[in-house]
Amino acid sequence: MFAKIIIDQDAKALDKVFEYRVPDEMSVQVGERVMVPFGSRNLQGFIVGLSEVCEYDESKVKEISSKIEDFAVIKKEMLELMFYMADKLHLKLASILRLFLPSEMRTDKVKELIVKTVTLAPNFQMPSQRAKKQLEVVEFLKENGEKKLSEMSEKFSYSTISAMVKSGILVTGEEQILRAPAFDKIKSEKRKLTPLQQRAVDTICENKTYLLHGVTGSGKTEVYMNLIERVLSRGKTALMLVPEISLTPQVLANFKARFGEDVALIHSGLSAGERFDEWKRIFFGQAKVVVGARSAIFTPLENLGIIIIDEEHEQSYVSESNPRYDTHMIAEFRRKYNDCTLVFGSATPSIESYAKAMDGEYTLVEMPVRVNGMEMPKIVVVDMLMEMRQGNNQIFSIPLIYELKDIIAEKKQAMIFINRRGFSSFQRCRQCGYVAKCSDCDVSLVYHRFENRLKCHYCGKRYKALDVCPSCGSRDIKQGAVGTERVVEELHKLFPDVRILRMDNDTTSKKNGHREILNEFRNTKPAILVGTQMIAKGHDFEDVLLVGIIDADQSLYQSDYRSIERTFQLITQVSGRAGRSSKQGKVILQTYSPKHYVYRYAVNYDYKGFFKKEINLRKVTNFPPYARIIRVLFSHEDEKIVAQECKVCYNKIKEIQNAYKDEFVYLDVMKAPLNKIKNKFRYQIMMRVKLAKADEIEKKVFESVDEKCKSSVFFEINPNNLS
DNA sequence: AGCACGCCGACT
DNA sequence: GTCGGCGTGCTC
Repeated sequence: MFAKIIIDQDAKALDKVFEYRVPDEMSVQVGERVMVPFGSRNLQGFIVGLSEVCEYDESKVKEISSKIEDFAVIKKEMLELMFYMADKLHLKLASILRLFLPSEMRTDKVKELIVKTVTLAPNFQMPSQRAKKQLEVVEFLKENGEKKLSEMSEKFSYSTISAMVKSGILVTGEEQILRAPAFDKIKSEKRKLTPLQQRAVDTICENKTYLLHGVTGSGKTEVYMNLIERVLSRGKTALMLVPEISLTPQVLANFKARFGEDVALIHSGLSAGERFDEWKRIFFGQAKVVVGARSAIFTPLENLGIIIIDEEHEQSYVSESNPRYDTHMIAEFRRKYNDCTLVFGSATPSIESYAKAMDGEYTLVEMPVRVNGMEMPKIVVVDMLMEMRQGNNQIFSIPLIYELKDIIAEKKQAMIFINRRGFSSFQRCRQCGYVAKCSDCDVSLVYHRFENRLKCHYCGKRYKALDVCPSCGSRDIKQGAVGTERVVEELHKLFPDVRILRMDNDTTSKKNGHREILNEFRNTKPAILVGTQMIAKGHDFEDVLLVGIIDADQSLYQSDYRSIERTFQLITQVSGRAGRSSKQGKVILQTYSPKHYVYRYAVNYDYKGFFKKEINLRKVTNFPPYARIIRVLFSHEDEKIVAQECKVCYNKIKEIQNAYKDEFVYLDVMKAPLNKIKNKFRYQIMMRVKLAKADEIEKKVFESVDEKCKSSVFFEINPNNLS
């Protein structure tokens, strides 16, 4: 018997199937992990096929040395998914397989947690009547059976226990403990569904793909929970994904309260041991509901009844580094494989998904009103140019300051959204124009006042802040665009007595950072919470009556085709934070381009109007979903090598273009917008092709990259950001 | 990826 | 003379 094996090494040259002989006395299955002799080393491999015949030179074929587990860690569905992904996304087989297992499993770093236990020996001799403590132990264990040694020594002295072990009354044993992630314990409050929610639950019942379009506050989570309950009652399992940043303690607590031991949680806050143990509970069928971030789409749940992807439009569902994949596509594969239901939910669906709903590929389900019947907050657009003309050069507009004063007087709360962390986006010398840049990356450095350092947001390198210009010695240093730190500082000046909290990557990096800030905010009134993206999602604070958006244009002018869509989504999401309980909220949106159509639609919460406008634009300009963008990014330390290799590839793609003349809308080669990151130079080829033959062309483009090229190559389809 | 093999510079 | 630099090529 011969086994087809993928070596667990992430290298281009090893990205193929190797053959090994299965020793006669060994029985193996497809999907198992084994150790194999490879060159002069012994490496881990995955069995992906078995055959009676050997297709390779039999004299060179070696034998499998040993098995790692006695069961198949890669189940059949995942194996098929691997081949599907390799074919569609041109990824290395080993790197795909790594997505399917907790990394703890490959490195062997995490040990199973074993604790010592004691129990009464079979046919033990009763201790003498004089040994009072020993008699207590016997009584206790008669009632409780086996107990952890640590628990016993809390109740009884260690010497009593060890004496009893010695005399043979007790025997020690071992028990494996599954580490469980922490969560807040709350009572499950099952709310009665509104007619709208009930209709959604009733509609979503077939084994197809639905798009649930529900405004913020329409109670989508309750719908999800009901759908999951129905699936469980039919003996099936459920997978629910949420964006990492909305995996808040409240969300986790809610699911734990509702589904108890049936839920496994997968998110980046878990320790290695917790993640490993949760994965095992899923693998062996103990957990029937998985709630997690993007990577949880690969969890080995069997007998799936439903997959739910909440906040479907979120960029975080697309992995931006290798191996790059889009969760939508994986979810669609698993839906077909399991013949189950798939739900994409959002208040602001991505243009692509809504277009699919319009075309009938997805079934559209709508929830157009909030659960509590409250109106959406009123959005006021403030023209910052006008403010400047009237002599206000501050970060905050007059209306925003006015509303903030009101909030403070009434002891309510406000959120200020600014999607940039740090103090200012750069420091520049006013005299000579010198800008502080990172030595390893082609970006300007962000000034962080709290640490008084300049930081590179790409590689994390830190530098001394500028007080004099290193180039001309001037002390006239200009600060760039405003970040969260700056906003907090200015607010302090305006409202010295009010508690102002900041929530961004820098204040939440330590464990439970999120929870601490949010809890403090919840319990402080009045208070202002300043934050980036991460305050835009899922937080339910009933006393937040005001939301300020400092720089709404920021996401608008990012020169990629999704920037307008993203701006609309962001405004809608952030606005959804205000007025969640009894009083209508207000949103102050500051912009320098108040006439842009995105604001007109956003102010009226007119998603459909916005969609029509946007999809039309995509159609006439030939952008997705009416065309496909393919980007090939090369990177290498040596600029000459990348430029050269990229050019060679470009010439080959030009030949493809010649063969498919009418299909190419655009093709060019250039330096990447960020020419250097972490000391690696970056060059790219960009093309846009019509949909009809896009698959065919894409395949040819994949093949056009020289196998032996030294640069690392990264393919992106419809990229989210072009840096 | 990582290890062996192989061909050129500076050192006891 | 040799030790060791890392370019190239191979691993079932």
